[in-house]
Amino acid sequence: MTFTFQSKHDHSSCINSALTKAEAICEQSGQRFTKVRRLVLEMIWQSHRPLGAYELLPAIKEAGFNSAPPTVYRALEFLQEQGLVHRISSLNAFIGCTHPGHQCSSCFFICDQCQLTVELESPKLASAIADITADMGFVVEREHLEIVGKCPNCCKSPTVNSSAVKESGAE
Amino acid sequence: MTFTFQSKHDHSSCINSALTKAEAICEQSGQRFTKVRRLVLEMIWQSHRPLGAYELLPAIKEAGFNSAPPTVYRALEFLQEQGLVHRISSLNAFIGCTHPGHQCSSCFFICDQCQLTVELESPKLASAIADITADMGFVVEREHLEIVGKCPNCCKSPTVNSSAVKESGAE
DNA sequence: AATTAAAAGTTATAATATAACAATTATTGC
DNA sequence: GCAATAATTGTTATATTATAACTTTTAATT
Repeated sequence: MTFTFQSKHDHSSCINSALTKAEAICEQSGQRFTKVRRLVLEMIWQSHRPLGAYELLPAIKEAGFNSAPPTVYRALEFLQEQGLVHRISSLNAFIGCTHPGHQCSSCFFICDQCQLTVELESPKLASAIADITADMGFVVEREHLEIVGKCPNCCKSPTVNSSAVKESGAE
Repeated sequence: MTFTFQSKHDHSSCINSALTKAEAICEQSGQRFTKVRRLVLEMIWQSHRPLGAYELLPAIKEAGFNSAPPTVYRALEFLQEQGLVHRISSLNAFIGCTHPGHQCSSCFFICDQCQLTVELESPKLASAIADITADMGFVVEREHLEIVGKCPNCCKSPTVNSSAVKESGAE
């Protein structure tokens, strides 16, 4: 298992690693990893909860860019196309992809108390989906599984835990 | 398997059966299955693709109800609480639940060509999720799997097939 | 350096959803 | 049945999320 809900880790190294990977991926695909794109990806990675597009605008403004919605939506669209971020559709919000370039089905664990959201690649899920779709005549292009509940930390403390929220880094 | 992508079936009996079940479910839970709620559920069932809230408004107006957004959102919220409709979050749209009252995990097959959307209960999915979450310390409250691709009919005809769209019944 | 393509700036607006309060309708206890 | 209460619906206004369309700037190509 590649993942745990461990709260202690060097997150700045996560961010750096994500940015370095992103650079490589963009170079490979012949796309430009511009400053706004980098900034948006960095902000998204700074948060452990999915960030809404409009939450990203203030920091974009501070960084000296135009902070109208199209700026952030373009960056987000680009990052999604490159497989660098995912949209969590039930939240209208975005989170960094933890394994860009991989193909395996993944699912998102979303804590409805602190919004901590974690992506987990799962061969089991992949094979379950393969099983379900077998002989159905439906050609799968993509899939998206959101699992909502309480993260380990919030299970312990039923009062509101806002750690993930505070780490949003978006203002 | 309870489901196929069979295109020929008596859909009016599907709708009637869904409405009858809904009545029973509401009675059981001591909730009122009012005319607007019934109308919204009926319209949703008339379509084989998920309908957006604003698509439902014209018919609500025709039926003589106030057609401001809160009317339809309230009905949709109620129907979701009763487990009678699902929100397809990637589409901001709603579709009837094919097995209200059941507990089993289900997934949604969404054709990105004709929007035909089908819900399938899947014990395999349920057990895959149970597997994935085991020993993780995450307490699952609900989950939502959307599988996007091409339905059997659209696989055959790569040109746009709008059958599901036409059956929307929403204007 | 000129040309072209890509990205970002800018303005406006579309699409989706909810807040807040008033009026109405249904239910409950008498 | 009738008053009191609760639930639902009506109504107005607005919040939130997202995109269209066109211009300007920046980067890549010849």
